[in-house]
Amino acid sequence: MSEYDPHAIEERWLKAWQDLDLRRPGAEKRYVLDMFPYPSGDLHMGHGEAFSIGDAAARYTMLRGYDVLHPIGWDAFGLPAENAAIKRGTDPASWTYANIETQADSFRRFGVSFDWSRRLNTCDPEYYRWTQWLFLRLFEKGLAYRKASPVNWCPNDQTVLANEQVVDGRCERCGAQVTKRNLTQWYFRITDYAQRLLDDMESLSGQWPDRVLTMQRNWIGRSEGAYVDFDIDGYDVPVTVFTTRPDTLYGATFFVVAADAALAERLCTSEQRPAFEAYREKVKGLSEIERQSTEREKTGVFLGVHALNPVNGERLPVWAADYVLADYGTGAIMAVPAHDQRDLDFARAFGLPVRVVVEGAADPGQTGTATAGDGRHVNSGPLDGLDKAEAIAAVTASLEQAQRGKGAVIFRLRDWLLSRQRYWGAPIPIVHCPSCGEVPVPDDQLPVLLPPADDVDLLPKGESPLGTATDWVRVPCPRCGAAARRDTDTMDTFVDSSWYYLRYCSPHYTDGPFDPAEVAAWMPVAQYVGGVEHAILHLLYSRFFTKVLYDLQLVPFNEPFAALLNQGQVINAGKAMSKSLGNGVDLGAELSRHGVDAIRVTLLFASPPEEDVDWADVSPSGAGKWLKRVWQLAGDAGAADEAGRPVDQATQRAAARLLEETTRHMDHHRFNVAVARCMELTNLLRKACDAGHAVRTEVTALTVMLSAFAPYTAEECWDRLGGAGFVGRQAWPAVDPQLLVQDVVTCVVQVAGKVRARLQVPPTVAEADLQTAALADPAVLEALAGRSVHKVIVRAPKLVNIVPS
RNA sequence: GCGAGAGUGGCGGAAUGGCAGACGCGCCGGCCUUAGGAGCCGGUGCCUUCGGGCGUGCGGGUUCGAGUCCCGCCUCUCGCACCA
Repeated sequence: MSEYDPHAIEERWLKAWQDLDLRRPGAEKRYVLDMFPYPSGDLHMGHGEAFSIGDAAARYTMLRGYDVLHPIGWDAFGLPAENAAIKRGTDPASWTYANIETQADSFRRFGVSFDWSRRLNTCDPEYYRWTQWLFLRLFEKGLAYRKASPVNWCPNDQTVLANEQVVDGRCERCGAQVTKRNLTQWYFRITDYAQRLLDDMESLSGQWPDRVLTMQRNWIGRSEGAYVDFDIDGYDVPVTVFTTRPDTLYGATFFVVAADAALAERLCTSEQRPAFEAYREKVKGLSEIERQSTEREKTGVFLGVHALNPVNGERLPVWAADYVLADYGTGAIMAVPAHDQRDLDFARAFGLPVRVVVEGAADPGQTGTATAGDGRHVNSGPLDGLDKAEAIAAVTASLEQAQRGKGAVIFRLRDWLLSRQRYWGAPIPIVHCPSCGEVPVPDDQLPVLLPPADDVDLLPKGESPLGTATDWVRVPCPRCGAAARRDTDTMDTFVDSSWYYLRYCSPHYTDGPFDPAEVAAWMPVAQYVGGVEHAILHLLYSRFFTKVLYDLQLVPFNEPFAALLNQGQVINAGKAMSKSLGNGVDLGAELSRHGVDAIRVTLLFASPPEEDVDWADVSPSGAGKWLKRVWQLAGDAGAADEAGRPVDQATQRAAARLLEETTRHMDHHRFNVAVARCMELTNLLRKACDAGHAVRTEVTALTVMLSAFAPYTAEECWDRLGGAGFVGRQAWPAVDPQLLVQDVVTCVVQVAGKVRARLQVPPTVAEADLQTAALADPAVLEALAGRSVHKVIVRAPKLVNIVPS
């Protein structure tokens, strides 16, 4: 080959790599995982970015000598397949599997170092059999249960949504405004794990991006405070509220219950009923988006009853309002307007009294600003004079003693609603029997296969399409044999993806979801790579699943992903690529134009991996130019006359330094800087080669490093250098520490912080000698201009700073 | 509003408290060429009286020394947002 032709190189090595195994059995194991793709069409630019990064990490780890697990599979159940099938009148399965093949071919072309023997698809029966099996383990533990509750409903997709799938009041997937419906649905009891999910983040700190940990922390939303029981005038049963500020109990001047809670309905007097019902209807008519608007005026209605403050017996009017949420805390609050802004807004809107019980700078009743901070308590009986912490402790103790309340911790996290009224998912393996109730399908009858799409009316109608497969639904009860019905819902795809990383460890295992020995050997994932969009969905669910499996003694670890890297997005001219904007860049077309390696290098070199890459700012041809230069260099270095050439120490040293720096940057995922160092090395070696020096050793090292970013070109270079075997099986270059020891270093001499001279000195130079030499330097004397020396800072051998008086 | 992160040349971005701007793009000049949207070489923060001066969002501080650490602002991005 006389010209660098990336496409010819790709064709050559793609074939040659067909049976290449990059595993290193016997070596220390490391699991490098990319978030698996959803098969909606071909790979796009975002995949290019994610997998360039993931593959650089995986290949680097292999070259460092580890036995690396780097698998690929598909998150293959889900709505898009079903919607596409409805639109085209085809089967979701055929659409899905066709896309998977397309993506698999593209991944191969992209040169990703996957272990193809471990491919899995979550829609394969041999996979979802175990998804169902795991569901049943949770069911047995009481961690999967059914309840009726107001749920998020997407009117467009005609299915329920988990809290995590509602973003700004809209369906995360289709953007339709979410409404509420009262439905009986399946839940996982993730709330039981709230504290552990929070606590175990300690071990992830520093290994996961801070913002992901923060998002999870916020989502779990731990609040410490107390439950307080309020008797209601004329009722026997007290109403409990949750408050984070029990110390302000003496400042309570009214009481609010959520307008849409059953409690409001129950407490309302008959005189107030017409007003209440009118208000409730008005609230129901609001969309989630309107309801969540911060700038809304406070609204509400008096219910006609009074609550009795347990600490002083005061009668507090009970109101219904929509600023109190039915599904948080107890759905009722004590209102302390002086020290809570929302309560104050409400009090001012309805002329309710404001009583200060914590001293502050100004009177909230006058200023309209509640004082929420710490301070000395007043008007608070036994709490007078105490600060916030003391008052909380005191009042909680006395409430507990009087059996009127107790210290408590509550969470914002809700249980995970997992059932979906759609076809293309794993059927919930439960049979509903008129006499036995919810009966699990016995393990040996798994999987509960989906009925063929032909037997099902896929059109969404608010009930699961599986219900229309009448023969499939009718089944004898596994327990008593009576006529019973299968559960017709399917599981949310996030259930499938909550354990796929475990399945990769033993994808063909038939005695369970995974081989415990294999999982123990590989897990936890050493490096997980994926988008930040999964910060609270997939990542929280997977952490929950892992903890459940730990409790079931199925895995010996508590956290699935030891380290996480969130890659940035690929945008175009400052905007996300989208069909509606028409600014999409086609990955396949770019690969055809510039070659796979040039695109991979472009994406890696453009910015640090967690930053976005703006395609308008990058230069694939620049990356291509560099690859061509390396290719040329490898050809020259591999030529026969190398043997007779002299070795240049300066080149060797400079190369060693660049090698060492590249390694350091790879260790910290600074792929952009690692590539830059390799470019420097290329320039250096080009010059040395042109000067007639031997460079084969250094070019070989460069080639091995290059294979982490640009595997095709590196393989071709390896060949041109006469290397045996494949470059991917070589060892990352080791640096001779001797070469890093310099015999002369440049010492910078500053006068008043400005560089005035440079001295060439031995690295072991004594401080005193260095100071003498610096003070004698003509340029230094000139800069001093006769001023005397006040102070000299010596940092041998790199720097001298002379401070004139 | 609360929380997290970020502000460095024309651009993407480098820089264990110690030479700011590595590397690349772009641009300028040169070589080569019938030609150049190829290749190679050199230059490229700003100002300059060519001595040098000024420069990392703004204002202070710590330090012999600050892009880096501390305090206060400003701007942007992301997340959360009536969560009691």
